[in-house]
Amino acid sequence: MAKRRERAPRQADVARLAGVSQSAVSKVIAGGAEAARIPEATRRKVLEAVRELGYVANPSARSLRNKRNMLLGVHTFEPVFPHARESFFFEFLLGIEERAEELGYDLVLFTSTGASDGRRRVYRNGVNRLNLADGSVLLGAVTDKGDLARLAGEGYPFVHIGRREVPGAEFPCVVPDYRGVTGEIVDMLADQGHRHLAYLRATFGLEPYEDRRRGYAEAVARLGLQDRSPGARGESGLTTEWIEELISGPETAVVAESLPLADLLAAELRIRGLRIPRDLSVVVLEDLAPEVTTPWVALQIPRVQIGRTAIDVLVDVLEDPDGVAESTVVPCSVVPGATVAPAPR
Amino acid sequence: MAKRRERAPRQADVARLAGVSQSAVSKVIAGGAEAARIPEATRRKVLEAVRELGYVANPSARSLRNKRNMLLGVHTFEPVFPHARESFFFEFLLGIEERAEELGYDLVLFTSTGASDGRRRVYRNGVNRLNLADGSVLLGAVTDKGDLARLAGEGYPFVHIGRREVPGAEFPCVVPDYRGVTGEIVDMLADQGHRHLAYLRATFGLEPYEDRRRGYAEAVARLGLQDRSPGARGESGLTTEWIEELISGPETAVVAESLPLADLLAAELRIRGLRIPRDLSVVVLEDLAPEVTTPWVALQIPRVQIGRTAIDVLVDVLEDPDGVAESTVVPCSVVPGATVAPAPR
DNA sequence: TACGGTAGCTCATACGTAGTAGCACTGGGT
DNA sequence: ACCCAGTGCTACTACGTATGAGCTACCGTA
Repeated sequence: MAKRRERAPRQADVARLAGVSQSAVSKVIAGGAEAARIPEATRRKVLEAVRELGYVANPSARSLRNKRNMLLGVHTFEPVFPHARESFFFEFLLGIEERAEELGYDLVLFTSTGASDGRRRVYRNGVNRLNLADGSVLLGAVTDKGDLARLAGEGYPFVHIGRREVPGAEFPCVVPDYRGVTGEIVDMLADQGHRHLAYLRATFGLEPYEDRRRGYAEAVARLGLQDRSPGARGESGLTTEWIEELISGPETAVVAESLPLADLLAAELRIRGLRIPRDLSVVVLEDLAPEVTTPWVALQIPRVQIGRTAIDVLVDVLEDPDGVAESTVVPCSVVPGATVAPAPR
Repeated sequence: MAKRRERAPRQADVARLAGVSQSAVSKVIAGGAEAARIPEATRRKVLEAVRELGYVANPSARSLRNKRNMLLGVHTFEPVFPHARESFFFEFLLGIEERAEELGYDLVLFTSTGASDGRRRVYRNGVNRLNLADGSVLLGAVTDKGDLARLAGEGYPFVHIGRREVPGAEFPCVVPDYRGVTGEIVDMLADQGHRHLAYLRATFGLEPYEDRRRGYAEAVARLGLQDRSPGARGESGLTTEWIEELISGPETAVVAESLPLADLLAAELRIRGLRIPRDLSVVVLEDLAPEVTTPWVALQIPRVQIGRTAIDVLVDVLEDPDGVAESTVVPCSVVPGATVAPAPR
């Protein structure tokens, strides 16, 4: 920059040139109802002065005066960009950016909260940087529940992508409709003639799996199907005994909570000379990464849509801070594959 | 959010709780020289109150008062995320995020400047949104030179990724060292025994190509090589006559400015039964997308490093607004490939 | 005792904008 | 002559922060 930044013209300068007061300038510039009360001649004088001086509103002063910055924050508990391509979380940002742009908000990426241990926290030195934005979208696998509780306690407006239950703290989450899509998957299996199902349950107990389990149980009950598998009773993992039981039993379709479980099952079946889907139909209740080559029938999380919805929910919260903090559920779709076939007779 | 967001705490609130004045709080928070004059006991009281209230400085007020927000802007003339994976520009952001995080800055993604025509401009309704950030990194293929000129004219601190020359406006750019790496490439060809080179020149005249041409011409002169090709004389494109000339001439290596030119050349050679690199070595002076499968010897742009450097340069500008606005050159590397072989005897 | 010096604060103000209260003036009605 | 309503503005203030000027107590010195 060759020359130093000279002081930008302000409304007062415009006012002097136009021979009116600063507040008159403010009113003309604001447009709207107030400006209607100002006669055409004055308005023209002011606008002429604005043009002549090249006046631009100072956004800091503006947002100091109003309480809105038109800034939405994005806090990711892990760095976004560095692993963005591979990251599960990346696509959410597509939707977030899209929708924020449509609504005229800018985005603040909270990157400065990184600690030396590589973990990101909302609070650094006890200071909540997020306050800088009108509200924030939070996401990440290793969400710090203490941070969430404190944020909610302070009344800071935020939305979490993915379900998180924090006792004593209420805040809106935007979550994939695992329950609904699991029901659809069971419907589809029933349509194909499957009456006896088995459920493979993951060993870890993250919250979203509860939704799948509920959706599964409901659909099985609703359709009057049979499931006497250990997974449906609440036992996790996959043992040799279960597989033997499965093979000798009436089950024709398996619903697996996670990809590793499905892969394990596939391997065991292969050893025994059984084939998917000829001998057994298998569905995976996960969104599979593109590099997975097995053509599993699986579910697909509408990440972009979730990002967009998160922004909508956040803006709703900003506009009505007293509204209820409910979770918003976004429908998932089923990815067609080659691991499901009509039930053998 | 259960309770309505109470007014964000300000320094006055902290002051009341700590039993001091607002300015004392300001001084403690500012740290530095002023804070040194404040005894440990008071400082502790204040910081305690800050923690208890969860106070965080209001960036608008701060930047109204002085001009540092600890916010750096990123303005992309095209949306980043939507095409991020494929985008040439995406990796720059990795470096930008990394370096901003290291330096304790947050990033503002200026997404809201999108016009209805899909193009992004810095100015919307004549207002420079970027003012919100202390300074900005700009990038994009369709950089609007008018915007750049106006920004520079206003003295707004910014850095452009990629070389842009705007008459009458001086601002720092961070650019790949096309000139240097082109020289290296010619060195490498010379090492392999090539004495007679040809240069394929692209038809469009974007600025970065000038760097390559200069680097090429310098290296050829320095090493005493021969180049009597039309491209070296300034003629663009690739005609049948040139190819005939090339085949019958002494040239053993070709330097192509762009991938399409190299592809075209390869096709023409193939028709004539000639092979790369057996009959002719070929180098491409471009950073190739991952989906390009031909194993061209090409150059590689250190995008992450450029992003990091852009932040460093920007912060330098902020710290010394009167400093000179020079372009910073970041070294490129040569990607090994299978299109160069030692010169035939 | 008077007085300078300094540590440790407080006071007051400016930054640029938006909105509210209110003033000066006009014209019409009674 | 007086009031009232309306028009077209201006005066003033708050928003939250940083900072220079200034105030007060106290200590050391003469």
